[in-house]
Amino acid sequence: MGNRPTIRDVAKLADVSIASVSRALTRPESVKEKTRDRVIEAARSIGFQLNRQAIDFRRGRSDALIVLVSDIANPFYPEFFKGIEKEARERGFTVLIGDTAGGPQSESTYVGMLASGKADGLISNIGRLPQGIPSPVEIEDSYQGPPIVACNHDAGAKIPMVRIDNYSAGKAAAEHLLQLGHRRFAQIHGSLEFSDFRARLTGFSDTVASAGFPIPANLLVPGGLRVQSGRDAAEKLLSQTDMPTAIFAHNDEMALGAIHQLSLSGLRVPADVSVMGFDDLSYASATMPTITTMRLPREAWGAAACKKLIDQILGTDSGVHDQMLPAELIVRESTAPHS
Amino acid sequence: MGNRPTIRDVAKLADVSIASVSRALTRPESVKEKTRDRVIEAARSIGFQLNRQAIDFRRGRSDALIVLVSDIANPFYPEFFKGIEKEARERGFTVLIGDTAGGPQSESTYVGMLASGKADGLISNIGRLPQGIPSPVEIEDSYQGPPIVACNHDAGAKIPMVRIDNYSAGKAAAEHLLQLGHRRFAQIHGSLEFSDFRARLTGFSDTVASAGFPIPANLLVPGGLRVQSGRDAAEKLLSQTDMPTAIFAHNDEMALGAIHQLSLSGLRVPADVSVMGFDDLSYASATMPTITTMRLPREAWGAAACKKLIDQILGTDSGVHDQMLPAELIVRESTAPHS
DNA sequence: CTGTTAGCGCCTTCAC
DNA sequence: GTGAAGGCGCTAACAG
Repeated sequence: MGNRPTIRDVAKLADVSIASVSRALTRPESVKEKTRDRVIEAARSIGFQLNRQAIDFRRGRSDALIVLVSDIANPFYPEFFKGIEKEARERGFTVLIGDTAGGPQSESTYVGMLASGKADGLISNIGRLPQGIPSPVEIEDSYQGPPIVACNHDAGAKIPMVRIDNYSAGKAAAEHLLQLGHRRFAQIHGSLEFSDFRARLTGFSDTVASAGFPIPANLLVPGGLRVQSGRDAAEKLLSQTDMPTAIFAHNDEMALGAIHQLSLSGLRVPADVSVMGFDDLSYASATMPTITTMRLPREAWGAAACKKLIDQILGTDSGVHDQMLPAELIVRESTAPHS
Repeated sequence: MGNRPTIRDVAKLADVSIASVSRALTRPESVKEKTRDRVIEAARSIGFQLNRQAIDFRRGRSDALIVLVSDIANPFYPEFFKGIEKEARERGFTVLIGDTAGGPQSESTYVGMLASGKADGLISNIGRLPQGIPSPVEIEDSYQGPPIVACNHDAGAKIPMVRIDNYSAGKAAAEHLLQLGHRRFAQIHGSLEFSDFRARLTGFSDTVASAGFPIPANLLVPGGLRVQSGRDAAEKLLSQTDMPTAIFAHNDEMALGAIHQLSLSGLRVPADVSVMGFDDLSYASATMPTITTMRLPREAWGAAACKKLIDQILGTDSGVHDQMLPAELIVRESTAPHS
């Protein structure tokens, strides 16, 4: 009854073979005009549409991509996804959300989709290879499994990467603060399970250390990337005897939280202490004070990763296997010369 | 060669029929233990995995959902998606991103996926039915097409809805400001193409009007939901002769932008003018001043919509066809009594 | 240019 | 409890 019409119904109605229907609908130029018109008219009249599942099944492709992220609730992601979705849509691909906040088993779920054909490739932004993928690092030659592009993995893995140059970004942040005359630094850093935060941390630490101002261990405080962790971290710093004059937070959320907490405690930002963020989220330009930060090309990043992945899938991959995108220093009001 | 093993390979290896392999792998209890073990061992040894594409094709289902949003870059979305993704994953579904910022043709793209079987259902958060869906409003009885759940559509459509009670939310915002003694109001509103902003606008306007303080047309200024539009709108308000003492912005981004612009112009918030936002994004509790806003249960909203959609698909839909979720007034520092 | 035919990988009757 | 066979909707040979 309510069954969808199939190619056979159209063929019958247009009085041609099913092959001609297929041709008329997928490669119109390969068919005589009159046939084509008949087919198209017949298809329209019964509301026929090619069955993508059947097509994909036969092609052995799904034209779908999985994007693995560690926590999609992070306000960092919308623009990253936008870049991916746009590139994907333009090239006829579809984007599946893979949030691994549900634990390692959700990783396997998504990797399983790759292996089982639900998706053709995967963009990983979870800092390492997901559970279930045989580690390509251990492979001598090149990676053989399903197409993967890594966005924030360690160098060395033999899979294509499109990354942010976090080490340089950390360095740039440090240089900015050094230039302002700061000498006592702290970092509120993201989880060091992720290589991007490790690089950010090291880039900053290395730079201030080689300027002669290493950061004592008690001024490196980990945070959970949320506003509240920024507050908590600031609290912790406040209780130290050697309060820093400049704080580098690994994202804007924590920077904002820190600024908030410092203000509540009677310290003025930037007069008493400078605070830097990372990401350049929308609000960083509108808070009071506005937040000095490292801007990430989030949308371009997503688009580049997506492009690389699709190129992999299509076998048209062009060039650089480890692409590095720069972060840009945006100087605003939350940092000031150390008086 | 590198071809994936099929069920036939396993059958041959385990020396059973393909039917038994299928049974052993999908309903283990329907097969003798010894057979099962042989099959499983054989499958493992050659790295066999059932082909989801084939299964889905045969079942005529994809276990995929599309989420249509008007602009995924809106920081409002991450938590909404989180709710959807979680619910979907737990029930074995997959979530496709559908960003319609690419124009109406991208809508048709995604609707086409529904019709062609790439996805089983659709959650629409674009304020109206997407291009390509026959309008169910015009249908006498009930909607017949593919399962859809609407998140911010007008009432009256004969499809299931899980909405925010925007009228009441607008009303609550108005009451809060009236209670503080304000009498001259302005709104920075979202595009009135979307029924949620219309409801928000009307709820607020109706309430202040029936209290005897209608809003003149020049104090209703539209905004594009971004921080910058908040600034622009504030600028516009500043140039009016009858500056309001209280501004209701339809989201936190614009509220923040407005606050920023007002401050730049030498007005103090809330001393000179109160500003309210909407959404309760992460930063609303940490800016200075912190932002009074209407909190939306974004994650629960997504989860509820997703649940309803899956219930539709599975034919197990339970109850309410038009579910309303409340917004909650969060009073913070950006609103104060009118002096 | 068009029609016929043989599968793609799997599940599900239907026999045995 | 198990095997054989048909077919889901489509496309890609291969003939005509």
